Amino acid sequence: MTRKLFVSTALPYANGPFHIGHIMEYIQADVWVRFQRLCGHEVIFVGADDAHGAPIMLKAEAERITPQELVGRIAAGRPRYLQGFHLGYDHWYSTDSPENTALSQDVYRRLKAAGFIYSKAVEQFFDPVKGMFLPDRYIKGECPNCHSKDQYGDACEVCSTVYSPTELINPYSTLSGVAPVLRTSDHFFFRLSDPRCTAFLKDWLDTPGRLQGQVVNKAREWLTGEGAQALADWDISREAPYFGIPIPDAPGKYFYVWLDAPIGYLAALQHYFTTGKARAAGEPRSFEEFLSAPDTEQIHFIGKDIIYFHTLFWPAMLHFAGAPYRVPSHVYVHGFITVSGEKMSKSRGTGISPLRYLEVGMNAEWLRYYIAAKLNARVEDLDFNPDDFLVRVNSDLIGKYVNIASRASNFITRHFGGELRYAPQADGFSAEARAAAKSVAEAYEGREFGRAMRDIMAVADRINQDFDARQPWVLAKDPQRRAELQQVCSQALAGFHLLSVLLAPVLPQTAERVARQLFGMDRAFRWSDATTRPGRINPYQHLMTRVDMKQLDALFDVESPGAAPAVAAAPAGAASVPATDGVLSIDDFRKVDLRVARIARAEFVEGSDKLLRLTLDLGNETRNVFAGIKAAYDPSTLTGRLTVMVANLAPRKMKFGVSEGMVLAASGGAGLYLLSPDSGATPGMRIS
RNA sequence: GGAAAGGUAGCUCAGCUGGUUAGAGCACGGCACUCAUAAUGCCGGGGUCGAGGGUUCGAGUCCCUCCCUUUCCA
Repeated sequence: MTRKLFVSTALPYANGPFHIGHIMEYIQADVWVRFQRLCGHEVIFVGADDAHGAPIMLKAEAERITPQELVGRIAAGRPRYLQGFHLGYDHWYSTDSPENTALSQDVYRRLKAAGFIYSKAVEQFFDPVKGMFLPDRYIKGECPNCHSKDQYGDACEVCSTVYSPTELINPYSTLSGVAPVLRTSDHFFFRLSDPRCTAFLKDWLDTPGRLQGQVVNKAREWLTGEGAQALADWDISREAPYFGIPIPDAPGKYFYVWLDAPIGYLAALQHYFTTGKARAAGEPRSFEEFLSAPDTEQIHFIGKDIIYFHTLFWPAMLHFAGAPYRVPSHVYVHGFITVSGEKMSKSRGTGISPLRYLEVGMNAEWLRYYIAAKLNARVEDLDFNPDDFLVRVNSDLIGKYVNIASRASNFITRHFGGELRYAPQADGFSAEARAAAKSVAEAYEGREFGRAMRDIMAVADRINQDFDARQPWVLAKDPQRRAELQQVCSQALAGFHLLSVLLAPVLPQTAERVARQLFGMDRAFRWSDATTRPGRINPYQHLMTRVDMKQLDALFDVESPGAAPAVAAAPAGAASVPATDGVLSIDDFRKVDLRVARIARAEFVEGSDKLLRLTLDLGNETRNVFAGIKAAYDPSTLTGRLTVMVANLAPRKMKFGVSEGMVLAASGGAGLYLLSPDSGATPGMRIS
């Protein structure tokens, strides 16, 4: 029976480029999706940018662009990553779209009609200067418990007490710096605590096989909490100004971003249908027909941080909105990725930049394999460890897998013109292949990718062992034993054929090259190819290179003695002056004309692996500056932001053009950071 | 503070409902081989299964306490 699958990954917030955590999730989902497709199942795999909310609105404002421009810029950077890591989405969309607006408002109206929405006055902090209500994260003050200064409005980072912003001592708005005032407004709530709702959710959670056990435990804990821990109704509205979807019949009120974000899954699906892509892919039904069909499976891959939304709000919203909406069939949760045991942090600049991974020339399939090898179906964190990565990829993929083709194919090409022939009694192969394909398929299906990779490598070990035991290099010297030589090598290549099919979900590009180039097929592999034996091969072309330690060094920006420091590529090389050498008079310092500059444009420089070309707006003039910051910044994220430049630096002719100044950045072992002035500064301002 | 998940060889991980001397890959040591874009095979050293109690004929596997790591508390 052909399964009909609608699969999504969590929507990334559109205020920045993907980080390694996003990519890990997409790889997990993509491997699973590819496996399903290999088996002949029909999958619609979607993603989308989560575009709404206060942080994006404020970030856009700070950059003096509209939120739509900001979101558009981020969206423009997405395909590079998606293609680069072989992520086979059918469609990537945005929550800031007409479909999402219509769907969100429709869901809301249905919930309201069913009696699940009510309004209530809520008193909240309001910034009188900015003229807006403040989300908790934009209020800081002294912790009421331990009296640490400058703590956020939701919890103290020092003593980890949880409180509400109104409990802060001497609160202030991080946007304007002024003390916020309390103001009342009407908010809309979704009755999550309604007995109909909790009864439904209990039932939903208890459906066997729907969720991982760990996830059910967690969700049930929330659902059945008592007293202060009891499930509360959900505040789904926000006051203008807010970048979001207007609530019908409620002027000045918008849906909280978490209401319309998951609906973005459906918006992406709908847009896939309305643009005709679904029909082109062989799906004749309408969006509503597909979604509401009883045999459609709706599956969401998410991280453990958003279990709450996806196991409580989301199914409740869908269930009580009614058909064509339907509750998710499964929500598959993964843990986080750490790097060398350290938690990834965007603010501290740790972690791995996926873009940099591609830029230093690392093979996306290495990462796919490494992540697959360490993933299981449980909610557990996994660690990216550079040394482990190197040996794991090199020994498994190159030493074991690719090497089989390399060592066996030459004999076949040289002595037998590419023709494969098997020993008559070697029928054990298909039984063994069937067994391997079955156990690996079960592992893929159950998202036990680590087990799948172990099983596959065990097969590779066995093939190498057999090959060794038969000593084909000895056979090759004896003209009497040519038939035996051919059989031994054919057997090994049949094994390689099997391995390639089994690895195809993880190594789509290599597997396709194996199918077409080596085995001369006119299509990519299908899962059923696992149990067939190839009849001939073309001359072997090398399939994959080893990981080079130098690439990993480059990925982590390790400074090697021969390499110039990252900022040295900035013109004039001023950064190399030792910081503590000598004392500067104030007059000396005044000679440096530092200015606030707005990055009007940022682009890659053809032929340079370090530089970005920046067009800087100084208010009354623009400058062309080459900056050695490509390693740390994606140009698309720079446009519009403010930074600091040396305006009176002598122009310098460089290979790619003349640089008229330099931008300032902090650098060290942990990365490179462009300076920014505090908000309020304008291009051209003198810094002294 | 409340709660959840995890802590098994140097590294990364397997060990299902408790049952023979606790496993794999990589790394390390030795041997073999040379077909392979230096890749393979064989042998070996290495773990008081976070700590301490308990249940049991028997516990890495169940119970209790503690320590450490990560996360959640909307």
